[in-house]
Amino acid sequence: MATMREVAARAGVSIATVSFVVNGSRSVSAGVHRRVTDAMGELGYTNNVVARALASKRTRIIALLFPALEQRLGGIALHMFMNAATRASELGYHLVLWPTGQTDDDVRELVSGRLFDGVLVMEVQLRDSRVEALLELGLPFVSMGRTSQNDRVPYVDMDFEEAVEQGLDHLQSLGHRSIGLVLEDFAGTPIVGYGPTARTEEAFRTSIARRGLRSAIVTSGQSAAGGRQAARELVESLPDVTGVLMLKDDATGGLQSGLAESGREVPRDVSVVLLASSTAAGAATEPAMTTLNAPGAEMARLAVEALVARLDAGAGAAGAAGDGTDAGTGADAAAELTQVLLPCVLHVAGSSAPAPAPRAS
Amino acid sequence: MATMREVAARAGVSIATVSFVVNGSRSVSAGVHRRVTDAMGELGYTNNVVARALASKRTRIIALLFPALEQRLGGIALHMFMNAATRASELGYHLVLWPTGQTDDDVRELVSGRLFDGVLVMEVQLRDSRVEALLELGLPFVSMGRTSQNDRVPYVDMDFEEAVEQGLDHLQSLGHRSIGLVLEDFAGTPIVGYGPTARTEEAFRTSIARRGLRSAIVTSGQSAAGGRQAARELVESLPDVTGVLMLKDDATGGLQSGLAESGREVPRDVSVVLLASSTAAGAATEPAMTTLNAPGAEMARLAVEALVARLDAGAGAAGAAGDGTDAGTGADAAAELTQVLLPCVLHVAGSSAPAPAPRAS
DNA sequence: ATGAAAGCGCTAACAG
DNA sequence: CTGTTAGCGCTTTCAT
Repeated sequence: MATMREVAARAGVSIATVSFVVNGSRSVSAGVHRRVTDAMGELGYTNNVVARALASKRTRIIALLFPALEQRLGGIALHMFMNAATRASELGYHLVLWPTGQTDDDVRELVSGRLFDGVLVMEVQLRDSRVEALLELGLPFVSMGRTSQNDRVPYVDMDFEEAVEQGLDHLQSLGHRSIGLVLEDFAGTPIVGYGPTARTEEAFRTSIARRGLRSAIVTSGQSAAGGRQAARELVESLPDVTGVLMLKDDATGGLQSGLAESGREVPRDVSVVLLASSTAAGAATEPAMTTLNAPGAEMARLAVEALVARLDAGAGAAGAAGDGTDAGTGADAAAELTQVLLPCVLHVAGSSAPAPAPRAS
Repeated sequence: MATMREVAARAGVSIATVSFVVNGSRSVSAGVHRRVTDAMGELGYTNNVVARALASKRTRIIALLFPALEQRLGGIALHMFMNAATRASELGYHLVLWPTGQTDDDVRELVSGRLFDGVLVMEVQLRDSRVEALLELGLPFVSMGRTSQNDRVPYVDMDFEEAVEQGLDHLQSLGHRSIGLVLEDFAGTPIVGYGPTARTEEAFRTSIARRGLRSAIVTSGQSAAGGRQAARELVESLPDVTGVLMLKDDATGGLQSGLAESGREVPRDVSVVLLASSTAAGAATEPAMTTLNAPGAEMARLAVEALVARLDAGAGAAGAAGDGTDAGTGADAAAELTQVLLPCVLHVAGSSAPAPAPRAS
């Protein structure tokens, strides 16, 4: 592993010059540039990331915080992981997967190693101590999902209100006037205020009232068994139900068979739309279900972009967490705060692939 | 952010002493130890990971290589990500998610930054250029899954032969004598020799012959539609089929309805066992299916442990990739080669949670 | 048991 | 446009 010093010697230039051509940080005459490049090639030189990080105080590593609880994470989390890693890689960054509990200790521990230039948080709750800690510590971060208090928090999230509108529009356009909402049942879990559920429920109530439709809201437990139970409850509380919006896509098989118990066939008698799901999940049942696809991949990519933009911008200015007085108050107030809500994409069962999600700004 | 120098000053000792107490690398008298600890507490000192990495030539960062192709990755990949990250974190390491194409360029690029002490590879193919490159580069790594040529490759994989035995045992114990195998259809993908499929198919053929059973093998495309088509083909080529082993768990709904088309109900007329799947996937259909749960989480944890063990062992000895003569030949031949096959755990539909997987050694 | 000092490989002023 | 030089914060012999 050749060092810069060796390259410099071989090219007959100073080590600084080599650094400049490696980083493009300053212009170098064609001849010298050529000699340096050649020397690097002959020696098989590659930049030592660690040394660079130490000297420049930027590691080009970002962390993705995920809840170590794990059980609730599904296919869209996987997409987020992969897309965040891929986008980061494209932008010249590394993505570290960092498990967090519900305490903010993990966050403090994480920041203290000074290994990360910035952080991405996922599965944020309406009240999230990780976000609070990050804010307090002044470490640059972007939230995927959002708390209920988002004045100064950069976030990328799904637009649940819009998704509910789309779902109800679709159902109403099919002629349905009596619509059920199936939410996840958090009984027995430590989860209190889960943003997606809370926002969806509120949007649903509001929109149903505005539209003058009949409705019922039920919750569903895990898997098919949970879905069947939910179907029973739904049919009981709203006997003339013909449309369903469902926010839990691992219970679809059960929903179908639960509805079938009372003679209701999907989609003949009841239309179902899976909220914040995926075409694949919709296609898992027979017949396939219509879905509003969660923009998980886009969220991840956008979040990485927003974070990296902020980091690369801050490169010229003062480094973030100053050890003192006014970290995070006025200094970076000028930096624009990314706050994006991404829409779901409707995929009607049986039709071909959905159009790509538009990029919000 | 206090530095070691500041701590040393405050404790009235040398910087070296501070380093010793921080790393426990040498014994320090109780009094001094105390003073240093206090100083660290008062200053809120935390070790700078980057500086440590530069000086010690060990970053304590490992990379997890995953195929950027992404589409085929499912729930078990998610478990691998999370568990690898969690175990790494427990062992004091960081886990970077690194997307790779099918070329080995990515691997060479990755090694050259000297950011990683070691590497984990997942979704390895029977012939995998990433593994070859890693071997050649001499970077410590552990493979999750295995190529067809594994003399010197440390790996952790699922025991497909054993899984097929378990599945057939189960089916046979239920009285079935005519059994179908459903594999993934790779037509239209660049995948040639996919280990899981190839190993399962071979084990199936062998075992079926030994047991003297009737059988048929079909492939299934994506989702419910693919599963239904597979069911049709299966029924056609093996009309008296009463048992099915299935290696593709996103097509289960379709398999059921496909079988139903010809009047065969699951589980009344046909028993289905999902291979290398999960209880959750089995519970997605109504009624639930029996599964042989893939040990994805255990694989990830074991792989991390094996890799870290190797790294921590090599700490005393010579650093891996020497720049010269005999890197990787005799030097570390003494280090034991981890090669583990983990069994699936049978979860019979309707029963309670499966027993935890035993740890192979 | 503790300290002094020489780097690890690179970046980024500051000179020239 | 190019070179000099002083660190970045820590680990690690080698003395003491």
